[in-house]
Amino acid sequence: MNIAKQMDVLLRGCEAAYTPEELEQRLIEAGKESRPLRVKLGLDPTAPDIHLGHTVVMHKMRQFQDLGHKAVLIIGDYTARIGDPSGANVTRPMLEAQQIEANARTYFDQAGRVLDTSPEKLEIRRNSEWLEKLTFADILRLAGQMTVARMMERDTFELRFRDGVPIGVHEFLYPLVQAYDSVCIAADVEIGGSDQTFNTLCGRTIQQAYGQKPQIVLILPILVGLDGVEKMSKSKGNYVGITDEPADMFGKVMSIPDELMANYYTLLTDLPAARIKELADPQRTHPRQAKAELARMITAVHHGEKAAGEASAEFDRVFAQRQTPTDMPEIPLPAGKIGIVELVVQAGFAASNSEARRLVKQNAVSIDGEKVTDIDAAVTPADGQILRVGKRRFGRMMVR
RNA sequence: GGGAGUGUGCCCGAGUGGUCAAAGGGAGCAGACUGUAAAUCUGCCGGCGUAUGCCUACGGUGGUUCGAAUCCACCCGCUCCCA
Repeated sequence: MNIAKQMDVLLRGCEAAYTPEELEQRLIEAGKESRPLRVKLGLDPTAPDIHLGHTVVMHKMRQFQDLGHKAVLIIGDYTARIGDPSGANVTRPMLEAQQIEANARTYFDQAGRVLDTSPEKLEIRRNSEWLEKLTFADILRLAGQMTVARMMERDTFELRFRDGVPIGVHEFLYPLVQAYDSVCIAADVEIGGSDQTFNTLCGRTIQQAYGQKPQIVLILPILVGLDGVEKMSKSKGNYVGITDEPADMFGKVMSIPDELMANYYTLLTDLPAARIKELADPQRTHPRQAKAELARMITAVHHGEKAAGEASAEFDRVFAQRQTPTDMPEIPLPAGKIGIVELVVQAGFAASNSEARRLVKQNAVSIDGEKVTDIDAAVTPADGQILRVGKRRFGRMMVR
């Protein structure tokens, strides 16, 4: 692929690049020397459950791999003990070594779905490898490369200082140590989310101080969550987990606001920009269809084409054609009559009798497509009948 | 160490002695509409076989009172000012 096209792919979706010119130059050099670029991505092993938001940077990494470059993943096992001050307004707790290890393993299991894991394309390192060996003199030398003034430029430090929130001296070391990682692995490029801007730029400074060419830094935006407003995060509940079942994953993507589609396409797929434009234009593509395609593509990344196709077909069957799903949970029931309210509770579709009554009153409950609206109704379930509550809760009744 | 505030349901927030399961908004759920989008409309939104009833709930504990989210005491948490 020629340089211009590569640049196109690599810069797309980026919030910032330091600097595009350097990247182009580096690609040309690498081409001449026929060596792959070493592309660094630091992973914070404090977050074991990854979601689509985390995959944005990995996806960028994958694009580098597909262009023949080498991904160097760094588990910040040592740095996790410091606690990254990025985006935090308080000192983060230091983690137990064991916990860090466990998280890192989970992380890699999940990351393997997005990245090319063949050995010539992927290198995995732990920064304890080199950080543990540093002597105090080494640390002094490293620390001497940065001034307090520059460190305080950082908004999180600046804010905390102004507000009188304590900043541990060790926290100043975090960006330096991350930068030192870049030196140790001789990074050509580092990828990071926008909260990593300062840390990654530090890498450029420190590499130069250690006689290396500064890495090129690509900053990717934070992915917006399913609600279309807040950033995707587990605690907000607006996320798509990378281990979500295909049907869930597909359905969750279908529920994003239309305006978010182009953004997701850009950050999570490899479709060319022109094609994305076409899909995101309601004049040219029906938004529903565009979104279904997006959902299928994203599901395919994590579960394969086959599962994605099935999820898509299933979705159509249930929500477009209003048929019942092929798979649904079974509801074991004793033989005989049962009150409708009790039935809904037993099926786990309502947390309390009151809620179940409400649902019945509100016309949300049906058995084999027949609405049940009388809260005093008693039914005699037959084996295999389907209980449905609301739009998306289904269950097959199994009479013992 | 001294002083001033503040703490309400999933979240925000009103409520200063009974009429408070507690205004309003958001979130959520259900129905209509539909493309599991947005917008809109309607209803629900602590629990209890349903009750002019009971239980749980307004940071915690105890108290005043016929009656307390509302008053008092102490305690805990958070915020701010002074030192």
